[in-house]
Amino acid sequence: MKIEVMNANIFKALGHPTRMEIIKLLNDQPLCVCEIFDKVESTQPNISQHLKLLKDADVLDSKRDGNKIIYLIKHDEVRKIISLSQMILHKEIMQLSKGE
Amino acid sequence: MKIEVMNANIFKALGHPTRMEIIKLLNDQPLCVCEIFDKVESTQPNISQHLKLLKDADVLDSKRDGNKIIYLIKHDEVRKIISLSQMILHKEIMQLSKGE
DNA sequence: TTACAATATAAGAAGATGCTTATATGCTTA
DNA sequence: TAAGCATATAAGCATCTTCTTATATTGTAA
Repeated sequence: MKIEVMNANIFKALGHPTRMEIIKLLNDQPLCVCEIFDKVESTQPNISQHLKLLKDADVLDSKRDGNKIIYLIKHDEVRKIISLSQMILHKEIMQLSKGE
Repeated sequence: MKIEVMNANIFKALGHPTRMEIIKLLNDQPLCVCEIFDKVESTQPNISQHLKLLKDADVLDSKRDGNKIIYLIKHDEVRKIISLSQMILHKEIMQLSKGE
């Protein structure tokens, strides 16, 4: 697979509001699906599908704990990426508020 | 607009092979559309559409120079984000080659 | 081993995205 | 101001995503 495609896949996975919300939850600590489901407003199958997509893109990893599945951020680089995108938003919002 | 949506929008813009290719070209230096068009295998309107999308997502900026339009990376954070995603890929490829 | 709890998968409808072809806009220079 | 180059926009089709509802899987504990 071409490197641009692999690169784009990671960002494609990050590029959805629900998935972004999930990642921000997992930024602090690993959580099982039921805990994510509690905090994110959506259906269980939908969350499960988003989690699978994030895992396939190597953004998240998962491990079993009894009959629960714990999801976690796979690479610390993901945290840095999110934090950088927040910086961009911050800068943009600053510009907007300067009436530009 | 919710912060997750704004965040996701940036990544949505990055999440396409052609757009990734464009960003990597612009990582080194600003280029006009015709130069991008020369290097990326696609049609002129298609490139133009991708550029518009990247600009709307605040990933790129543009300025006019005569009858050419020069595109450039708007925030240096974008460069860092790309480089972090390369690191993730690198780690993943290392793991794969260890036969895991 | 049956029942339940947690999670995953399947299938299909609705909407979003991406590409192509055709056309429009906006500089520049004669 | 007419012609030509560079870029953008429009419209429509094809494809991909996302969500919903229904069902399957897997582990645990009675």
